[in-house]
Amino acid sequence: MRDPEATLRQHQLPVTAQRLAVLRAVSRHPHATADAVAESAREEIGAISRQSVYNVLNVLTEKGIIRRIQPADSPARYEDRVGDNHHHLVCRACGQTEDVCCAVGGAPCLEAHDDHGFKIDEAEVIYWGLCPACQRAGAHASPAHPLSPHHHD
Amino acid sequence: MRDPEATLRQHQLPVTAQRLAVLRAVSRHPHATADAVAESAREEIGAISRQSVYNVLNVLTEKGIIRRIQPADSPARYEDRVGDNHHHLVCRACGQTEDVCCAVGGAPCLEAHDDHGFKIDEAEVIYWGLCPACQRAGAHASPAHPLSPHHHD
DNA sequence: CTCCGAATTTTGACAAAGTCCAAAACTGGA
DNA sequence: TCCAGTTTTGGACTTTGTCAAAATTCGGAG
Repeated sequence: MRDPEATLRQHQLPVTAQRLAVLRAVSRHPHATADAVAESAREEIGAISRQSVYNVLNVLTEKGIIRRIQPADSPARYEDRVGDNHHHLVCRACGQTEDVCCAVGGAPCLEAHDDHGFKIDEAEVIYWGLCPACQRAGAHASPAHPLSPHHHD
Repeated sequence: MRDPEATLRQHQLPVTAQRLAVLRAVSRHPHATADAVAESAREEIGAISRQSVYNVLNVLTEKGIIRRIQPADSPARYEDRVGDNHHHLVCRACGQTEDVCCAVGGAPCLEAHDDHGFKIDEAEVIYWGLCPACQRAGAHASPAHPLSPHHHD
């Protein structure tokens, strides 16, 4: 993120130490959880309440300054990168999260065959698997994540 | 589900009233939450503990007899229909959930452009929008779901 | 520079969804 | 029918997040 302070002003948000710290924390640690953001913010400004972290993350999300993702079996994660419709790759074993561009194009799967009359505004894609480290560690694709809807081992 | 009892036996699971009731509840109410399953099961057998509902849902999920889906801002939901790699359509306002076939084909987005070295075993797709009822009710695509990563209004 | 009202932060209680654990009850093979 | 092993139960506990009221801070006006 270029200039956190300017970004806040652009969105009519009063600039506070807490908001700057949280915004920078998200910027420094993409896909961090609220807890991780809190830790990182504390390193920067000494102290910030848990509630404030949530308050800030919520406003920033509402304003579209950051984006919240909520993969199964994980607390919400936040990221800096907004407005480019990218998706995510999540490790079933350790939760490591990576960004991936749209697989097919601009807004790939954004059209379901039968929309059941819904007015669709987003197609969210999450790829599940094992990150390189967990593959080497011999993790199997289940312990951390008991789903695995349709794997054909 | 054809024969719940046989299904349990096929998977070496002792047949109990609780397991049958839970399995049938999921069968009758696709996309039900654990709570809803518990209610439905109680109607059938009078009583079942909360823990048992979770126990049963967990074994059934592990065995692949049912599938668990965990959309953002919703407790986990369970469904009968497994092994066909279908996706979901969720109403941001009321949470109503519908099944949708793979948008592009067999396993559509199952290949990310850059897999970051991950061993991918599933591509999960969730379409977010407003169901017909909530559209008529004038719901806007935000109250229930403060995310909306990349809409261009 | 100081003051004030509105917005933000803090503190602490609370809520939802699940899990952990030990005790009691049950399943199903011998 | 009996027994060992599995399930079920009840209750405490954890995690992630929200609510509400009081204290503090921001930032424009004077």
